[in-house]
Amino acid sequence: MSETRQRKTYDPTSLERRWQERWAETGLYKTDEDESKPKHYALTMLPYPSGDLHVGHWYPMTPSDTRARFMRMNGYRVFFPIGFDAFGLPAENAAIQRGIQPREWTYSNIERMRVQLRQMGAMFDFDSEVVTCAPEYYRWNQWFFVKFFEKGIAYREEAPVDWCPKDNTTLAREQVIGPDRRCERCGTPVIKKNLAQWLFRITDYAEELLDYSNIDWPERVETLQRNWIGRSEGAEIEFQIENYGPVEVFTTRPDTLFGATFFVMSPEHPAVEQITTPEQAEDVRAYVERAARMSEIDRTDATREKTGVFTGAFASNPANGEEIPIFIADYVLMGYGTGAIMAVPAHDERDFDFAREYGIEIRTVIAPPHWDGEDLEEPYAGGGTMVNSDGFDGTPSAEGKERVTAWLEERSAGRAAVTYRLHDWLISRQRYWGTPIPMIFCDECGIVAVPEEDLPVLLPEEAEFMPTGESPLKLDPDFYNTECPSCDGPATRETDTMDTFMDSSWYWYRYLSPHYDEGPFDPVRGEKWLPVDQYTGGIEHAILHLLYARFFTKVMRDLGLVDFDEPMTRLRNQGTILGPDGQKMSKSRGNVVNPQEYVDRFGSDALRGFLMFIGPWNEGGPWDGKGMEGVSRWLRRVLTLAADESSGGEADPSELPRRTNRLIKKLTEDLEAFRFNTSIAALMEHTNYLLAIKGRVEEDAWHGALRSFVTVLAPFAPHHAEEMWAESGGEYSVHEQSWPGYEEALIRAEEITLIVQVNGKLRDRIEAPADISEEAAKVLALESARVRPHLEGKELRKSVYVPGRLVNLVVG
RNA sequence: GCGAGAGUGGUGGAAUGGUAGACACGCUAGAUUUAGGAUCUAGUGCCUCAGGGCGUGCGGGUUCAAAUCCCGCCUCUCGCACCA
Repeated sequence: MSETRQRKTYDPTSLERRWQERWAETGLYKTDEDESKPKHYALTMLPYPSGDLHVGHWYPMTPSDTRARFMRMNGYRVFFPIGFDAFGLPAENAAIQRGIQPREWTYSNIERMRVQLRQMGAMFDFDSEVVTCAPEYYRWNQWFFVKFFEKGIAYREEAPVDWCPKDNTTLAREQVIGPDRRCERCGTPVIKKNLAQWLFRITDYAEELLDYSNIDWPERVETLQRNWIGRSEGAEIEFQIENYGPVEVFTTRPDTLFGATFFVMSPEHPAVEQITTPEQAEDVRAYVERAARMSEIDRTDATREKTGVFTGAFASNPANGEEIPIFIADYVLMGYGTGAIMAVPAHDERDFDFAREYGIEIRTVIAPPHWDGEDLEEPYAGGGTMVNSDGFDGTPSAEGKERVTAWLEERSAGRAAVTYRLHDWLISRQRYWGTPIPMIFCDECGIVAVPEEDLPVLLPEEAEFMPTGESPLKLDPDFYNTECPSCDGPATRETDTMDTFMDSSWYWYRYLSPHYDEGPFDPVRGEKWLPVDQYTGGIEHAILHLLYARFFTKVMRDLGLVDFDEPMTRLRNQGTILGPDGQKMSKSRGNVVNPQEYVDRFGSDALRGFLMFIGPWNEGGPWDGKGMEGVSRWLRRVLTLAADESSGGEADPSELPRRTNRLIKKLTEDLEAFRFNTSIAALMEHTNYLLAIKGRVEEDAWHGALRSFVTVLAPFAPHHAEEMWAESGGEYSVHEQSWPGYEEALIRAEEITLIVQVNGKLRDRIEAPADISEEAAKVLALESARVRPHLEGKELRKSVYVPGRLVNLVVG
């Protein structure tokens, strides 16, 4: 009585709690260190401790866990750690609102989230946890910074930087988004500010970062990074300016040099002041001032009419000695190339617009195919044949690029050059809740790094962290005033903190030995586990985090810390899970889905199963919790497989071995390829089949099939599989079983449904032996009563036979 | 504007040249239950004169055979955007 009673009251949460306790007691998920097994480092992006784990965390993490479990069952020793990316603006903003310290807020959130993470029932190795705001972690941020400084990778520079007026801090170029240049965090339009800031020379690695040949990453990420790095090949060309000297331009089209009819400098170009003639000085000054005042939004609006001012000066075109007028115009940006361009209106849309506006000659120098010799009505940016270009006339433009460049090189007026859109990584932040930059300013010695033995430079515990635009740490005299490590004289500390992307650029190394104090990670552990074999996380990190991560590892390699080039061998991205309204989940929209209510009602296996089932994992999509019922019902039905009562159905019990093998094959292939939705579907289908044949299969065969099923269910629904394993007499734990193999021969059916088509249209389905001959199949087809009417009065012209599949009769 | 991805029932999706709609959600009917927002069974692309006909964004093509390959277009999503 109590038996059946218990089954009727399906209570997934207590079932799951029971097994989670058992797993914890028995240390089931302690990392396997058995070096006779091949290693597998499975990494999922670490969460930001915002307070509550939401479905946006479950969506990437639980399928990653399924994959890690699969690898474990396949005989790998698997390392699957987790941690918290704990520094950053949200902690500060939340803390400001509540009047408590960011540390307090962050750590209490971490406490909550640790509990919630355990509810997932994932095989995380919680002993390796890393919290990036802990001194034992950020000490190594500082250590890296000093190493980077010594190597010349980190440098300080006064330059116009992107500044968020709301968050009161500078931002990396990557954190400024959209055409209207808004702050990635708060959406406020950013402004330019002149500040001395620390930067990392990521541009030194631009070329290497374009090489993806040894990693298996999604093409999408590769494309995004390539576009971001923005490599352009072309030439730097010197134009002489009388009474000034040479000024360089960068162009991707040296073949159009003879068509340069004017010259444009960015308003910020250092030469502007000197070259401007007295008559033009007033106009130029007014334009420069206006450009400086203009917001970035207006400045970068591509649809805006071209404006500019003549400087009164002329530049000499090295190709033909022509003196062309020099303008300043805000469509030329100081931040790209050399900040000056040769303008070729016939072959560049922007230059064309400008020339029209200012009545400048538009000279065709590249003849489009079938050109009639007339002036061009609109700019032509494609390839063609060089014309009006002296000795180069008749040269195809592709070849012309090289020939013109070589010719310039001979005359020392230019050279082949490559330009990148990528800028160096701006590290400094004027906020409290981050890693202090370990640098000291001394009047005598200049900029001095904090010696290694003095690290970490501790972030003061009780600080005034209200953002004022100045670094909060500057207001703390105990922190700010210090001694110079080299001359012992009075000195001051750098009061900026590091961009939090610093923290996430190397955290997976720290997981290996989170408490190691002789270096950022224990090299012995590194030897055992690095690099990461499988990384999973959101596509939204394609540019920021994932580019920095690659850069960091390359610098670490050059520092002799690691001996490989890429941090993560394989990367797979999940799509974004949206709110029920199809919008991005956000607290302000109020469409954040809290997994807790679903876990309480359906259990975590149901939630993780549902998240895998709703669609292709790399596509994401809006949340619709209704579908969860289906997954929950399925899991409940799975448990009834172990019950004694038999049920009936129409399915054929003799299919059992074939279908079991087919299931194993399907899941093996799906998991390899990160296709979770079709895996769950196959498991449901198999469950339905097992229920239909239950009680009509011989005991041993049934048990074997059930054990196979439960074994392959384990990575997907770890709690339910464990329960079923125990119920069917398996020895603890199902998660220590090997992933079963399958036999191709057993998957092949003896009977097939032969499809009969007439002119490609389905006309009949006939049961036939799988190895039926073409002749026999054709006879069957021609005899079919459903087929015959479609043949009447027509001549059989041809038949096509696909073995084991179909016959197509072609008539006419 | 440039680059990438996508368009299939009422819904999420499956099928990567060979049975379109697997697996679910929802819906309909029935069974069971004191009750049910539980469970089970059957049905469920559209039209239909019940023979069939039509059907994967639109138009064309290749093929014995196309959701799938090719050409042209439309729509949506994402990224970049005066990058010389």
